[in-house]
Amino acid sequence: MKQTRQKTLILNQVSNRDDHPTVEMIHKELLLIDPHISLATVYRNLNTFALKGKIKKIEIPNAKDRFDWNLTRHDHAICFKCGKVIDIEPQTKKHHMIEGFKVHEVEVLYKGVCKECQNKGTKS
Amino acid sequence: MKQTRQKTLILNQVSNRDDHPTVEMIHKELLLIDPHISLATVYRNLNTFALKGKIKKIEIPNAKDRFDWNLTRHDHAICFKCGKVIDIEPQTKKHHMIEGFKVHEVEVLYKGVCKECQNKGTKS
DNA sequence: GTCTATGCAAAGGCTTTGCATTTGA
DNA sequence: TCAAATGCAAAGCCTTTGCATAGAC
Repeated sequence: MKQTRQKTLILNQVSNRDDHPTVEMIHKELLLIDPHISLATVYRNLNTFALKGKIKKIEIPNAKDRFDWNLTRHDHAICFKCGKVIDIEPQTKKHHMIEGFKVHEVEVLYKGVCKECQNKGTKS
Repeated sequence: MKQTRQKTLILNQVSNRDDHPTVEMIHKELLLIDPHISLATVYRNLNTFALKGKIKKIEIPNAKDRFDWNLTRHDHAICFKCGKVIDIEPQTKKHHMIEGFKVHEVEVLYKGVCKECQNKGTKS
């Protein structure tokens, strides 16, 4: 991976904010520094950083992807009204109210490989 | 809500399968019965049914929406390889292996209203 | 006879991609 | 030098929407 001005700017931007920014938010901010930085470059680099494990991509249904520099295991809460994403410590009990956040619904999604695909993998 | 042939077909289709079908899967199946049924109609009605609480819409990041007739509280697991979605009983311990499914990652998302938006709501 | 639902095609929102050009090692 | 990264615009993917027509009550 080649070091570029853009990569540095993008990684700095994510690392310096705690609000789980979207690609758009980062791009908008960087335009103030570098008026020619492309949205595609921001997308490409954030995805690359996430792949390499430098940052984490938070994928939320029906919402823009968010990015997080905090790699420790934690959950997230999203506000219906303003779309804000906040961190939730994993040990938190699943109460109706967490740190002032009123929980309407908790969604748990397990990602992995099903029985059939594991078997396929072994055979081939 | 007006009763139509299409609505009946769509609701039947969801109710009769356990594989959490996508809109596309349902539409494809219904085309065999009614070659003119429109994808937009399937989208519109599934969304309406979900809104009315007849079925549940399962929104998965970066994947097509799924629909589920099972309204009891339960979680889901999605396979990286084949995209299959299976039910996970909520009381299941978060082990690496659930019912033969190899879990790589568990994602927990709390949906609700943040502290600030609750306050806004009270004032206005 | 209304007034909602449907079908079709077009548009919308977010993200990725193709390609010519620039840039870092 | 020369592969890799960038910028721009176009395309892709899933879902929704506008509008004229058909169909339910």
